[in-house]
Amino acid sequence: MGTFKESFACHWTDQSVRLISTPSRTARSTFFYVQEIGHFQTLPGYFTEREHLNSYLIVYTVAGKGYLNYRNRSHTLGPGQLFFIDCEERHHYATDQHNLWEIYWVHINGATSRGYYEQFAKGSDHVRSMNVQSPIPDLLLQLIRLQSQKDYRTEALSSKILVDLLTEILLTAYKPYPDFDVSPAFLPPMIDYLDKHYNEDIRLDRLAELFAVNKYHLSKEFKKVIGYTPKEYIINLRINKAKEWLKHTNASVEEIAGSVGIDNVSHFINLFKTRVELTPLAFRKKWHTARP
DNA sequence: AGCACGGCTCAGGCGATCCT
DNA sequence: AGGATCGCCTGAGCCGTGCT
Repeated sequence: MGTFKESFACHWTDQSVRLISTPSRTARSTFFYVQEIGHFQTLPGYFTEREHLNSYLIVYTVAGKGYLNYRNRSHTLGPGQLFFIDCEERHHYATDQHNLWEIYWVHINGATSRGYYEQFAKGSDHVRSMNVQSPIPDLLLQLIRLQSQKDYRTEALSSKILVDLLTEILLTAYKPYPDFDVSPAFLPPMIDYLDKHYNEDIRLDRLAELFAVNKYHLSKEFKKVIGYTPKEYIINLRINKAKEWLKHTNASVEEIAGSVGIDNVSHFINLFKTRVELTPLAFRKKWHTARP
């Protein structure tokens, strides 16, 4: 970790809001928490430049125009657009000199902030446009209100709102929800086929042949719409079925493995453990102990 | 829509350990 | 003690993805 560096110009109106928070030990170990939050109506010359700050920053443009430099790329932000960045990395943002930038912003950390950031950063761009019905500005306002009148509930409620906020931001990173009406025609019957034949030896080649599609095309379209590759989808089906049998029967692990189409027990156990984080037997025991 | 290729997952064997 | 379960290792080839 490098040394924290920051330079900035405090050019914002008197009506602007800036709230600094010091999270409790509980918040640091359990919650998502706010480090700083604000609503700036910037004045000409406003900018911030920093690096090596252990924080994630979300800036939402209410009005005007701003600029961001991050990871060697320049971005322009207009109303309804936000950025989400890791403040460990060098960054610079500033208002347009004529079309002054109005922003809601929040520095956050804690819980699985890093994971959310990494999911977001998988997308092509660190700047995203929100649609007009986006709840994000409202969530940021709620957070500002919460932070301005602190009481014993503030940290837990802030964490709850931050989860909503991060979820909304992540959803903008995904393509529109898969619509089976516009998905390739072969997909619904293929899913149906897989649901019925998951315990058979299903190869991509065979699937492609059965549904008369190119296997490379099949693989891509499947993942685009379903979110898993065909192989992953089949394995998940098998694991889910195995879980059912582990819960509701006394069949041995070997029998269950065979029933879901995996003849090699140790291979089945490996698959199960990497996905469920428990061995089949441990899963069965945990389930039976958990029952009243 | 199709091709090429590298990564990595799967399959299977075998020995160790656990449990009844 | 013996069957059941698990862990480790290795080679094969399947699959995802970048590119056209």
